Amino acid sequence: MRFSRAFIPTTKEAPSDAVLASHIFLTRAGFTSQVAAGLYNYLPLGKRVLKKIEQIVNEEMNKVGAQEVDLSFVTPADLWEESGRIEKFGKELLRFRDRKENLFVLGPTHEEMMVNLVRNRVTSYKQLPLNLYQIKTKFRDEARPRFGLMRGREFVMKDGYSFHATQEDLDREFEMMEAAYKRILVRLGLDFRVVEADSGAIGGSGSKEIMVIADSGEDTIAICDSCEYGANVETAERASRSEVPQAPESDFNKFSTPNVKSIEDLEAFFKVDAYYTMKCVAKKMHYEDGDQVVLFFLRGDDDLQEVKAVNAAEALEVEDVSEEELKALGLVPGFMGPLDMDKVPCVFDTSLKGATQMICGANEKDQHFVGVDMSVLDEALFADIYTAKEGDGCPHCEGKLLYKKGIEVGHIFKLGTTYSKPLKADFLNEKGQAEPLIMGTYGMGISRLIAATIEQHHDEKGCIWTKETAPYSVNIMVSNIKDEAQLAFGEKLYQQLQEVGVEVIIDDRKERFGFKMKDAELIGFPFTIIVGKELVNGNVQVLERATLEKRAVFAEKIFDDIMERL
RNA sequence: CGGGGCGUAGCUCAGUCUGGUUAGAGUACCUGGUUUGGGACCAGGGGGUCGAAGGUUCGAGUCCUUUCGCCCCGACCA
Repeated sequence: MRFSRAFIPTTKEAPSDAVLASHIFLTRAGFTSQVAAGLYNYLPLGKRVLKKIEQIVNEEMNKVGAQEVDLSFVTPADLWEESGRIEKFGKELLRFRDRKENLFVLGPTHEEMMVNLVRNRVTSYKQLPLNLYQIKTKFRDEARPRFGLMRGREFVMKDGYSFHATQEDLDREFEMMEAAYKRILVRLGLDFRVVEADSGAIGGSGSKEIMVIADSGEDTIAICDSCEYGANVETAERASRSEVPQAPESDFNKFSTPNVKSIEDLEAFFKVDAYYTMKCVAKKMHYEDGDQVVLFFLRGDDDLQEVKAVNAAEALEVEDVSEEELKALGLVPGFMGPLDMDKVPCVFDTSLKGATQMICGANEKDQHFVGVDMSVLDEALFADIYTAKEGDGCPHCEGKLLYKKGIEVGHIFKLGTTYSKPLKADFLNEKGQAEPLIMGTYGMGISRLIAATIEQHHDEKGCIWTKETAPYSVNIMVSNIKDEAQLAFGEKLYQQLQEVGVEVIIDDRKERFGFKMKDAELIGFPFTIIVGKELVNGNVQVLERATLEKRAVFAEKIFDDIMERL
C-alpha cells in the first residue's frame, strides 16, 4: 500500500469524548470512527486488524473441528418467544416489523438461531458431536454503550455452539475449546487469565471467562499468586481461615447498645473483632412473581457478593432497599438480627454455620444480643455469599488471592439443555429414546479484542501492534521524497518485500520527517524502515515500535535483516 | 432508567454569566514561495442553518420553553 493513496486520517488531537487509551488511539490513528453511541465505522486499517483476528480465530477453530457458518442477522421474533428470551433480554433486543408486519429482532447472540438450524436435522447420536460457529456482527441495544469498541451496541463476535449426546462429551469439548481459546490469545500476544465465572440464571453446569489483564477492565478478578486459580470476583472462593481472632467470652445476653448501628460501632462498643459481629444486608430480590426483601447475614468483616446472593436466593435480580421499606416491614434497620426473624427470608453465609460467641442485632431499637450460638439456626439456609477479598487464601493452594482488572474477551459455557429443551431439539440415543441435545456455547468478542490489544499494548505515542495483529508489518518511511536516491531505494525495497508476501506500506507522502515519524508511532507498525539522510553513507535505520529503538543497518542488508525479524 | 456535563468550522476550543459591528482562534484543507531528521515558516484563500423547534426582544450563539444527540458516574450487561 502507498501511504499517499491510503485512507488513513490521523489527527494530532484526541476526540473530546474519548476516555480510554484504546478509544483515543484507534480514533487518532484512523482505525475507527464513531457514528453514534456504540456504533463505529472500521476504516481500512481497522478493517485489516479485524480480519487478522478473525483469521487467527478461524485457524484455531478449524484445528479443533469447528465448522464456520453464517446465520442471518435478522432473526424472527417467534424464536425468541419460543425460548422465552424476548422477555428476559427486554429492551436490549432491537425489534422491528417488516412490510408484512412480521416482528423481527437483530441478533444479539444466536443460540435460538443455531438450535433452530440444527433441530430436526441432527436427530441421531451418530451425528454428534457437532460444533458450529460464526463470526458476525451482533447488536445489543445496551443501556449504556461506552469506551469505544470496548462496549459497543453493534460489535463483532465469534459465537460457537456445540451439540452432544452426553455430559461427558460436552465436558471434553469444553476443555478443548478452552485450550483453543488460550491458543488464540497467546497468538494475539495478550496477557490473559481464564477465570471461573458465574453461570447465573442461564443455568448450566459451569462457565469460564477469558480475561485480558488491563487496568481499564470493567471486571474485577481474583487470581492466586501461586497457582492457576482465578475467578471473577462475582463468584470467587477463598480458603477457610486458618487463624481467627481471639473470641470474646460471654453468656447469651441482651445488651443495651444505644445508637450502635454499624459494624465499626459494634467493634468499638464491645471491643471485639468484627469477625464476631454479624452483618445484616437487606436486599430487595426480584422474582418472576414479584419482589421480596431478603436478609443476608455475614460475619462483620465480610462483604456481601450480590451475584452470589442472587444465586443463593434463587432470584432473578437484586436491588437496594430503603430504610423506609424495611421499617414498613416491621424491621429495625441497624439492629436486625437472625433470632426469631419471621418477617422475611434469611440467608446465612457458610462462615456463620455453627459460629459461637457472636454479637448480633436483637430486632429492637438499641438492643443487641451477645454470646449468640449459631447452632440453633442449623436448619436455616446457608450459602457462600461473601466477597473474596484481596489477601484471602486461595481455595486450591497455600497462595494468596490478588485482585486484577480484566477485560472479558471470551466466555465459554456449558449450557446443557437450557435451549434445546424449550426449543424441542431432540435426538435419538442408542436405545432409540428421544433426549434433548446437550449444548455448549463459546463466545469471543472480536471487536473488543482490538480494543483490549491496545489497552494492553500502547504508550504515550500511540498503538503498539503485535506481529499477528498489525495492519502492516513494515512501514518504509522515505524521509524526503524529493531525494531521488531515497525514493528509488524505498520503492525497490517496497517491491522486494511485496514479492515475498510481506505486508508492507510505503510512506511516500510529501511530508517532513517528524510528521511521518509521529504517524508511524501513532499507528504502531511493528517496524519502520527509515530511508533518509544516512542513505548516502549506505545506511538505513530500523525503528522497532515496541521498544522505540532505532538501529542502523547497511542498506544492502536491510531486506535480509527485516525478513529475519518478521 | 436515575444523577451530572456538553452541543459554535473536518478536529480541539474561546465567545453565552452581563443580548448590540460582518461569529473568532489554533489545527486541518486549497494556492504560491521558502524549507527538508522529530507534527516547519511566510503570504493569500475556501469552509458556519452557533444541534433542532418555538418564544421574549428593536435586536438572540448569548435569555425562556420544548426537544434531539453525545459523554461521564451509577443501575443494567447471554
